[in-house]
Amino acid sequence: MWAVDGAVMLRAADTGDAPEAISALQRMKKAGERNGVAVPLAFYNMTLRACKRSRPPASADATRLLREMREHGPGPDAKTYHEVIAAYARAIEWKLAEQTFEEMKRDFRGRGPTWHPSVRVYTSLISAYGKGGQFEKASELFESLFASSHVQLDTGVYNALLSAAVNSGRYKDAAAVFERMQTEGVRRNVTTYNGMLQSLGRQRRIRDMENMSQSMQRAGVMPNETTYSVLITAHGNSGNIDRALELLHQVIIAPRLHATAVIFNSALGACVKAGNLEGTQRVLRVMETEGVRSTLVTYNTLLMEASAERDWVRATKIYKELLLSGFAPDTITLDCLCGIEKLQACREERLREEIKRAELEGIDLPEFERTCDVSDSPVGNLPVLIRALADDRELEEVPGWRGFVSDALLRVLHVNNEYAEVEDTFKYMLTSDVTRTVHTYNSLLISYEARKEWQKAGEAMTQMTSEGIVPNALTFDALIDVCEEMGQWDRATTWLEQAQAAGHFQCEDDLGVLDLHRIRSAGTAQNACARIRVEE
DNA sequence: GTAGGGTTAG
Repeated sequence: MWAVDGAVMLRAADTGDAPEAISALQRMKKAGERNGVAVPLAFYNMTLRACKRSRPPASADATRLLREMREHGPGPDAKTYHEVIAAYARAIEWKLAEQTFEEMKRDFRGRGPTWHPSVRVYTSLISAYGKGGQFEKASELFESLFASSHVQLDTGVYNALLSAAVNSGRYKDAAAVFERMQTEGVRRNVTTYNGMLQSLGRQRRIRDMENMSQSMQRAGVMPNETTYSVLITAHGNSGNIDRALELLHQVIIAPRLHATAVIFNSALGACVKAGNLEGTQRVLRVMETEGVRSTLVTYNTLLMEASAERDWVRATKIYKELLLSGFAPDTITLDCLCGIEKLQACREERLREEIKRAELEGIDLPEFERTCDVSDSPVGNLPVLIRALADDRELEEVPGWRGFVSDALLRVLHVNNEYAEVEDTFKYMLTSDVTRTVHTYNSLLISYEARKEWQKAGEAMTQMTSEGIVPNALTFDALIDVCEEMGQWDRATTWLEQAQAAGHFQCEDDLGVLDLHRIRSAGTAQNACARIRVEE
């Protein structure tokens, strides 16, 4: 009776297709009701596995499913909790992961003093802490496991701790974990080495990284897709585009490996950072011949290139293609659309050098100075181009397209200092019932921040919450900054407390040096640190 | 039904 939907669900769980798994579960429940049979727990867990693997992670679906299981059965088991906590880890929801872990212990307390959470659940929680940049918490949990006799520590937990260190920028700690695996006799696998390669790459220790890659293969551990993407990214970030493309070629011809979209995205990133437009086009062509589909990251990377060139026509075209491919823009998309300052500065520096060379050769290039003067309108005619998408018939088939176009327009208008237009566009969204997102409100809030309108910012936050939209770090950042700047200290503190309760803006005290890498602005950072001192 | 790992921004 479950065979057909079970197979659908299994495939959905493997590919991370949460909507597909959820609808299969719904069909199973209906069939179960007709026949008076309850859907087995295993299928609920399989659906949660799909939520965990879904991109972006379907953490809200996981929350709903867990609640449903608690209220109507089947009661969650250890596997259920593992999947839910892992889904939160992938969604960088470490606070939720921590809460759910506590709830699990409470639920299972009735099983007697001999019951202990499995090593896998601990691994997922450590991973959640790591993704949230909470190395102290990850380390504390690991050490308590190390000291206890209930669980046997395996390669997986060590790997989770190692990558927690890397994700929190604690490279010395990462190296210590790597050494400790050796002394404790824990086997190192490809994930272990990938963590170390990433750590060395982020420190720009390219030679050490290449040596580590060699010793990995000497130890009989073969590189996988992740290994290649880490290596390509590191070479791209240190400007060695030739080595990056050579590695891309290697993985394409490797018999046991498949060049994934992530690997192509790493290579594209290398080209974009180097300002190598021909390289980008070449990689895109190879990607197409290899039959690899673009992801949202691909489009975001291409947007970075177009906006660095201030080629707004191309940026608009890429944004449209992104929507036509069925992707919903994320925070990064909107940043990339309006231009990454560092990349724009690099490109202008290259142009300046070109001009210098041209002048030496007696050629005049007067039009460049004009394109560089962006003080009045930083994104030129981009608002006009994005606005034109609202009349684009091709987009009409894309679900939610009006909202996506409006979200882009809001951000672009804000960046172009067209504040009255921001407000008008937002009002239009309300009156025409265009779907709002967290991005809608973030653009509105940062534009209020720019105008120092703290009351309006507060009202926008209230309205956002009443619409059931969950604020993120950028939302709180804008609110806290504007309140602080206008001397609204109590309000700023209240927002900061709310933000921290949601798991944002946590500083860690690391050898007396505060770790502020997740905090966008100096203002927010100061505020967060002031609070920590008070708490101490 | 096998944990853990990767790409884009600030």
